[in-house]
Amino acid sequence: MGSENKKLNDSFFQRDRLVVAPELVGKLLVHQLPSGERLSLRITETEAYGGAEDTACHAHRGRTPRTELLYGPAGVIYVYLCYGIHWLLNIITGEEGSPQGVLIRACEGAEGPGRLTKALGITGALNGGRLSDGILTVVDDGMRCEIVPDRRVGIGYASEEDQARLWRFKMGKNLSSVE
DNA sequence: TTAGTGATATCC
DNA sequence: GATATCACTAAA
Repeated sequence: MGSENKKLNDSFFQRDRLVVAPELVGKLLVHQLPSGERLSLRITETEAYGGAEDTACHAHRGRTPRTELLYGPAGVIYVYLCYGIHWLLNIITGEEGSPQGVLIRACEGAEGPGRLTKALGITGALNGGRLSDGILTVVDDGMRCEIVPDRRVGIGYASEEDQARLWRFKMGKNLSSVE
C-alpha cells in the first residue's frame, strides 16, 4: 500500500502555528514509555497559540522561566500543569524567538487536553524535551480528513477579539478510504 | 454548579 | 512571605 508511516521532523514544526495546527489533526501521537510500552492515539483537535498580539498566549504577559520554552526552537515539547491536576501538551512551532505553539487538545478516545495526557501517560517529565528525542513523536500514517475550524475555549481572560479567532481545529469527515 | 489541586506570577 | 489565577475534569 502507498501509506507509509512518516515521522514528522523539526522542519514540519518550523512553520507558522496557524499552518501546523490544522495539519496536525489526523496525525498519530506516539509515546514511547520507559517500560517499553508504546502508546499511540490519533489527534482529533488542536489549538494555535502565540504571536505578540495573542492575549490568550502564556507568553503574552512577558518572558518568564515558564514561557521561555515558547520562544525556543520548533519541535520542543511544552507540558504544563493546569489547575494542579491536568497536564496539557503543547508543541513549539515557528522560528526561534517567536513565542508560539500548538496545544494538542484531544485524541481519539481521549477527548480533552487533560484526558489526552492521562491516556498517553504524559507528565511534566517530558517538558523541555524534543520530538527528535524519540520519546514522544508525531507520525503521519497517510490518513486524511476534513478540518473544521472553531473558536478556542477556556480563555475567558483573553480579549474578545482573540476569543473570536478561529484557531481551534477539529477533525471532520474522513477523506481516506482506509484508516 | 462547585470542588479539587499545585505551579506560576504578582503583590506586599 | 502571601494571595490570586489558571489553555481542566468529575461529580452532584
